Amino acid sequence: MSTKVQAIRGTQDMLGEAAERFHSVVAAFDRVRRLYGFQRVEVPVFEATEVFARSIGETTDIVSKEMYTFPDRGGDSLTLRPEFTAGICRAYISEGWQQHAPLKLAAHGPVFRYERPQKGRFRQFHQLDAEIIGTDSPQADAELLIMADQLLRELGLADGVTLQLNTLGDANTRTAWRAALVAHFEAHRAELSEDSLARLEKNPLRILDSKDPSDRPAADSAPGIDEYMTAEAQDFFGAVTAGLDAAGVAWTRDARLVRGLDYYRHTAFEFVTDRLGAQGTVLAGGRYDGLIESLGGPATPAVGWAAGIERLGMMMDAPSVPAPDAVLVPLGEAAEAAATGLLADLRRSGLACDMAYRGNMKKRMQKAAASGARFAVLLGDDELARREAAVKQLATGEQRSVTLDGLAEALRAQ
RNA sequence: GCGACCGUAGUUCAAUUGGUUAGAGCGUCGGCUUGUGAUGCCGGAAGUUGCGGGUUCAAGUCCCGUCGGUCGCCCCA
Repeated sequence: MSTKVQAIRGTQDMLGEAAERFHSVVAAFDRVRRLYGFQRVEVPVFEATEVFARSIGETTDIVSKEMYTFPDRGGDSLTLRPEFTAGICRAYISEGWQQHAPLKLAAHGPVFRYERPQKGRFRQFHQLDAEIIGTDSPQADAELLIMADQLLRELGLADGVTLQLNTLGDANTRTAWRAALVAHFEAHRAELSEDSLARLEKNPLRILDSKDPSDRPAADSAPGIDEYMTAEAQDFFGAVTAGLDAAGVAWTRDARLVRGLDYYRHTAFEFVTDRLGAQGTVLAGGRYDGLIESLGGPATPAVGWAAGIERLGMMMDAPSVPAPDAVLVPLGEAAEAAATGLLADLRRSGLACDMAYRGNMKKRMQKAAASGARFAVLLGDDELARREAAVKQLATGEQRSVTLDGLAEALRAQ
């Protein structure tokens, strides 16, 4: 037992229903992303460590303690991606994608974070990702949010999830507000929790959405961003919400919503649920106008979001496990030999077919029924001699004889 | 990184206050003379009770450690 290999902590192996859930989320994303004109991109699973350190922020938890970072054989520091945005921005810069801007991009795949696993939280998990790079129009923010809303609807999650929306203002707004917050919290040091004292050094905005009751008085009395908002930033936010209203996407303003990553500006949002225990966020993102420039690229406005595939999958109703159209039940040596070719023909014609080739007739019929197939095709030596097969509809028990030439057509029939 | 609970066949679970060869359902394998399924019948295999150490005449049951799982804190998708 102890010498048996085991999966790495926080990784998952998916089979059956779990795998179906996962892939139906990805399939829905792929459908919706096409409707909105987002093109697929693939980017590496690992990057130079600085790509993430510089964009996500050195002081964030992700960079300071959650990244899988290692030296490669040449001594370079590499990191398994903890999110998509930084890598896509790096690709935008190093591949010269600027020539195609504005770009609407969609990606999905594994991301890695060294965290303590719990419900809805894994060390290797999977994200859907959507980005619009190269436009400062609030229409882009709205479009991304409307697409997210449609995705959630298609997954049947619309009524379990609500959109919390906020603005962090432009760079000037954020800087001024941040300074005011630090001053405010410095004055209330004595009331703050230990966690929040640490946040005061690293990321004072996060104190605002602290769940610790002892932080609430100081957090609730903190200056709001609206007092520091420039007119431009206010107009921008107004245009985003107008777009959402026009599309009939429900949202609620959460003035305390702050995203953990340093690169956010203007729009910040989270689609949250109370159905996933401690992990309430199912899809989240915002605008990150300064990021590409900070990675050494041209000043480029951009917005995006990411969603947790596992979290979405956990919330969905159980997907149906795909069943074959028919299961062949050959009986007799000649029939078994013929069934192999017949099966290939049926599959080539686009029918999902399988064969029950073990046990007696009864066992084979049980297999056929257990597979969920609509039809069982009984093929005995005597039928084979007549170039016929018995097609049994498993739901009704109705059975009729068809010629082998007409078999595919019969199985395709309703 | 912190805390709580948990860890028995492939799987879901049993096993009186620590007390003989650790049981069952499902699955799996074989058989019921290879012609009819969604609860047919019979039989078999499969566990050094996560791992290591300790207490005891005796440990699946108690203690310590370790690994893993679950949930919460934190963080985030």
